Amino acid sequence: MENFLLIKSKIKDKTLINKKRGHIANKSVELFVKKGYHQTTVREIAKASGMSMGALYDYISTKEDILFLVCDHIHSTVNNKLKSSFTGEKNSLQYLKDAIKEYYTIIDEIQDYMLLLYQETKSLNKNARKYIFNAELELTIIFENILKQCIREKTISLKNKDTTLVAHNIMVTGQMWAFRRWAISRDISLKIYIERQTEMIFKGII
Amino acid sequence: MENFLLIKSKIKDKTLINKKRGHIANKSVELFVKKGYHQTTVREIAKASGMSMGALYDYISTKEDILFLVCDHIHSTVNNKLKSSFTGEKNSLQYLKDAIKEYYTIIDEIQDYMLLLYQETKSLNKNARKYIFNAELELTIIFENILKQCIREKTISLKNKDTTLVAHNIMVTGQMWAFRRWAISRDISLKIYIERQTEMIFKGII
Amino acid sequence: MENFLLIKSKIKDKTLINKKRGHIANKSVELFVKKGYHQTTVREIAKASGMSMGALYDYISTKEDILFLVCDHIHSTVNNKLKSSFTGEKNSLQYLKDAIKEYYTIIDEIQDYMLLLYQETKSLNKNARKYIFNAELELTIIFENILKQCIREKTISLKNKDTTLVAHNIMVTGQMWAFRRWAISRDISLKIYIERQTEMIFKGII
Amino acid sequence: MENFLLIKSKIKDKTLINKKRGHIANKSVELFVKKGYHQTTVREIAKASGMSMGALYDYISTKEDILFLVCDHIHSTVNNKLKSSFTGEKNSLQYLKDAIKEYYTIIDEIQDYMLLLYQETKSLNKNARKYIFNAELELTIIFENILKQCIREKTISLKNKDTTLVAHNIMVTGQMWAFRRWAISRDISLKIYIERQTEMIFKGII
DNA sequence: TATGAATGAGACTTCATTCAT
DNA sequence: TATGAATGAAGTCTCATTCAT
Repeated sequence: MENFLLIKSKIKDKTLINKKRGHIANKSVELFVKKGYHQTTVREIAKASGMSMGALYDYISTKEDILFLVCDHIHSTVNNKLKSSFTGEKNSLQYLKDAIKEYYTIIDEIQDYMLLLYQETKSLNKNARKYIFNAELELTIIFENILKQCIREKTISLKNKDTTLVAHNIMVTGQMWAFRRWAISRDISLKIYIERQTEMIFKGII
Repeated sequence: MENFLLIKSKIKDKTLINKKRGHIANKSVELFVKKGYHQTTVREIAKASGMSMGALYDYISTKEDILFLVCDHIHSTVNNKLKSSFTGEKNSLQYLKDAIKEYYTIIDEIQDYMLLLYQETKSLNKNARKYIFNAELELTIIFENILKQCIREKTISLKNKDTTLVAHNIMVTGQMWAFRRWAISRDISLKIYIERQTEMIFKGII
Repeated sequence: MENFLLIKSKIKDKTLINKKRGHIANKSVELFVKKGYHQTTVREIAKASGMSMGALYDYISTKEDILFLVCDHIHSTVNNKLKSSFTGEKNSLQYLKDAIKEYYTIIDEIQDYMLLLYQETKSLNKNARKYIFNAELELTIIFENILKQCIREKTISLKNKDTTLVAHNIMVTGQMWAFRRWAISRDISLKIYIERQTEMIFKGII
Repeated sequence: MENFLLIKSKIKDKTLINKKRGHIANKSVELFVKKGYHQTTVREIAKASGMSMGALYDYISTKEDILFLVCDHIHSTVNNKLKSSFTGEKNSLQYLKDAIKEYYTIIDEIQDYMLLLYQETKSLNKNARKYIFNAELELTIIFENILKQCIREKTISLKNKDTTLVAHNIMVTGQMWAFRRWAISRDISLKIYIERQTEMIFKGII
C-alpha cells in the first residue's frame, strides 16, 4: 500500500500506520457495504475499529481518506488474489482462460466489495480517484498482456490495437456478475456463467 | 411517468404534479451530475427549480424522492429515445445492429446521466430500487426480443436460453462506454467503438 | 356561543358563522383528543371538516382560534348538560347530591375532552384564557349557589365564606376522575366513586 | 435520577451525564414555565444551558427527552422535599397533618413547576409517561401509608380499601392550589387554605 | 500517543398563513 | 364565498472535525 503520498498522518512510525490503516479499512469496508459510505458515520467507524475518535484521526485526516483506504484495500485484494493464482507453466490460451475464470471467481467472492468500489469511487477527490483508476488500469493491463502473448504465440487472431478493448470487455463482463446479479443469477450459476462468457469472448477473438 | 404510487404529494391536480415533477427532475439531474446526490442540498434544488422550499415539498416528501424522480427520468429518456428509433422495415439482423448503434449513441449523449443512474440507485429504498431495476430489465428485454426474432429467422445461431445473457452483455458493453470513458475514449472514437463491439458481439452469436 | 368578540371572521352571515364554527369545533376536538393541539395541523383540521384551507380561514384567523372554539365547545357541552339536568322540585341537599352525581357522570362521559380542556388552555392567549376561566367559574358558581341555598335552608353547617372553597373541591374531585383514571379506575367503578366522594364531601360540610 | 434506561447518550462518563442532565433540566424548566414546552426551541435551551447544540444532543437524543428530564426533575424535587421533612417522633394523626401541610407548602413554592408537570406530561411517549405516573403514584403511596398507620393506631375511622381514594384526594386538593390559584388565592391565603382543607379532609375520615 | 467531550454550521423537513384564480 | 397551491421562516437534529486533558 503506497497511500502515504495521499493521506497525511500525525503518527511517525510507518509500520504502525500501515497496520492500523489496514485495520481501519477492514472494519470500514463492512460498514460501507452494509450502509453505504455517506450513511456511515466516523463515530461508527471508530467504534467498529475499537479506536477513539482522536486515535482514528491520528491515522487519517478526512473521512474521505477512509473511503480511499477502503477502495485501495479492495483493489489490492483483487490484485493480489489474481496475481497469486498465476502459477505453473501453460500455453497462453489456457493462461487467458484460467485468468478469466479466476477473476470472475474473485468477483463472485467479493461481489459486495465490488459494488462498493464502483459506486463510491465518485466520492473521492480527483487525485484519489486517479489512483484508484490506475489500479483498475493495472488489472486491465494484466489481461491485455496475456492477450498480447496470445497474439505473439498466434493462438488468437486479434490486432494488437484491439487488445485494450478486449481486456476491458473481459473485466466488465466479470463485474457484470456483481452488478447484474439481481437479474442474472436467477437463471444461471457462476460456473455456467463463466463458461458461456468465456466461450463468447473466445469466439470474438479467434 | 407513473410514480404516483411511490411518491406522495400534497397537491391534488395530477397534471400539475406531473408537470412540476418533470421540471424538478430536469433541474435536479444537472445538480446531481455536477455535485452528486448527497452533496446537493434540497435548498439548491429548490432554487434551481425556481420553487420555494415549501412548494418543492408539496410535490415530494423526501429528498430521496427527488433521486427517484431523477432515476426514473433518466430511464424514461433512454427508453423513449430507443423506442422512437425503431422505424422502418428491415431484417432482424440489421434491426439488432441498428438497435445496438442507437443504444450506444444514446449512452454517449447522456453519459453523465448514466453514471449518475448506476452510482446512486443504491441510495434509493427497496421499492424504488425495484422499480428502477425493472425499468432496466425492460430495456434488456427489448434486446432479448430482437435476439429471439433473429433466432426465429435463423439469422444467428444462439440457443433461446442464452438470449438473456447476450442481451445483458450488449447493455453492459454499451454502459462501459460511459463507465470506462477515462480509459477507452483516449484511443478510440464512438464510431469505432460501436463497430468493434458490434463485430465482437456478432462473432459470439453467429 | 358568544365568541364573536374574540374571533374575527371574513364572513358576514352570523348564522352561517355559528354553524360552521360549531362544525369545525366538533371535528377538531376529536383530532385534538387523539393527537394533541400542537401535533394537529390546520391541514388536518380542514380535511376533517371537509373544508378547504381558504374556507377554514374565512371563519377563523388563527390556529389558536380553533383551540378556543374547541375549549368553548367543551365547556358549553358540560354547562348545558349540567343545567338541563336540573329539573323537578327537591330539597336543597338532594339537589346538591344530584348535581354532584350529574357532574361526575358528565365528566366520565367526556373525560377525554376534559383532559384536553385542562391541558391545552395554557396555549390560549390571555383574553381567551380569561374567557375559558370564566366559564369554569360559572360552573363553580352553580355549585356555590346550591351550597348557599343549603345554608339558607340550614341543611348543612358551613360558613358562607367557605362555599367557594367547597364548590371548587367538588369540581376538582370530579375532574380527578378524568385526570387520575389511570390510578383510580383500576379499583373502583364510577358509581362507587361518586358514592364515596359524595359521602366525604358531605361529612366535611355537615 | 435513574433515567439512563429511558434516555440515550453519546457520552460515556455517567457522572458527567448526571451532572449535565441536571443542569439542562434546571435551565429548561425555567424556559418551559415561561413559554411552554412547544414554544421553547432547542436552540434556546442550548443557549440557556451554556452549551452548543451538539453538546446538548450528546446528552439527550430528542427534544422530548428534555421534557422528560424536566418532569423527572420536578417530581424528584417534590419527593425529596417531602421526604426530608419527615423527622421527629409524633403520633400518626399529627404526622398526617404535618405531611399535608408540607406537601401543600411545597406546591405553593413550586406552583409553576406543578402546572408545567401536569400540562405537559401528555407530550411524553408512553414509556416516559408511565415512569412519571409511577413517580406520582409513589407520592400518593406515602400518604396512603400514613393513613394506614392511622388506621392501625385507630386515630381515624376509615376502611383500608378507601385509603387510596383519600390519598388521591389529599394530593389533588393540594395541586388545586396551583391549578385554581386564579380563582382561589384572591380570597384566601395559603395558611388558611391549608387549615380549611385539612379540616375538611379530617372531618371526612374521622 | 490516546481519549472522548465539544463545536457549530448546515442538513432536511414542517406548517401556519396568504392570495391569485 | 370558495379553492388549494405557494410561501419561507423556523424547527429539530446530525456529524465531521478539533482540542483540552
